[in-house]
Amino acid sequence: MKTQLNLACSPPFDFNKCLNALYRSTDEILYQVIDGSVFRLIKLENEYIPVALTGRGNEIIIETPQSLTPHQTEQLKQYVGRWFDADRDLKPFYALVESHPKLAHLSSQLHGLRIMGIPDLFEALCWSIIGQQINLSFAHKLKRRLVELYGEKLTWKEMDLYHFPSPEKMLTIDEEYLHNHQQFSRSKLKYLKNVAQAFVSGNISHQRLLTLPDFESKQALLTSVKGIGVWSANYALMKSFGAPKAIPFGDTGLTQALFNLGLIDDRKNEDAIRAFFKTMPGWEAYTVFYLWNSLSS
DNA sequence: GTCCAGGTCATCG
DNA sequence: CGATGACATGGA
Repeated sequence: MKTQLNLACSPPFDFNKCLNALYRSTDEILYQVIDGSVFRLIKLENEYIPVALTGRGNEIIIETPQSLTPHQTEQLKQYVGRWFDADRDLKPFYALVESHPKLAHLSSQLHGLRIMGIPDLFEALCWSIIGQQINLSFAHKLKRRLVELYGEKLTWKEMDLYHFPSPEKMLTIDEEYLHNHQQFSRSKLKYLKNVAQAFVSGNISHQRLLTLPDFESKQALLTSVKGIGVWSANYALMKSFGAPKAIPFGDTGLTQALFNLGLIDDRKNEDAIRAFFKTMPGWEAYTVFYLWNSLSS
């Protein structure tokens, strides 16, 4: 039994620009972008379900090959909504960007693009660790190997779809093998297990972060894990919660973009970056995401 | 060969 | 405290 759902996005919304932002690497393993659609495996009530998304106007069409319980349907809509940041009204953001001479081009270049999130907090944190200090193409290769070895796999329409490993599974990874044969550094492996342990113990969870009162306490909880620094914590908060204040300080791509646009004079001066973001209140994360994507498109 | 990538931690002085 | 080195590897 097939299921089809429609999810409305707050306009302006451009599904193809979102797909373009998703299509970062041929080594991406957690979803596949093919002919205007994106396919991925989504966990709903402990069941791994293949899902296809396509765009139609301001809506995302969600399809799965099987029928869903009402609760699964709700979970699926929430997942896709958070993945595409569907509820955010971008009009105030564009008004702000267009009033800024050095940023105005972002509005026309990327109109309708939304922050492509990572709804699963554990996955977001692990991805931030994998991406630390190496180039993105290498990071994608490492993630692919980890997921192929330890993730969940399901074949649909002759596509191999994978889901990121659970925290429990991550605790079982073979560090010697991944270090000796899959090019992982020992520190990354240790950090991945630290995060997994924090989730298994319940010290960190999506739900727990939601109960914390402010951005600073969420950041403090995440950085209490060895391996999660300010950059990783803010990256994950941005990708998993859409937190506007989550600026990934120290990010080379971000400082590069700000420097290139003449918005800061000194790449190492974090105060200058803070001063710039004071001019984008409430839209810090969107500004970062747009700057990243403006580099590669 | 050198430098640096969507950094972080341990170990100094 | 701030500075420095290690970490893994590939591409410019």
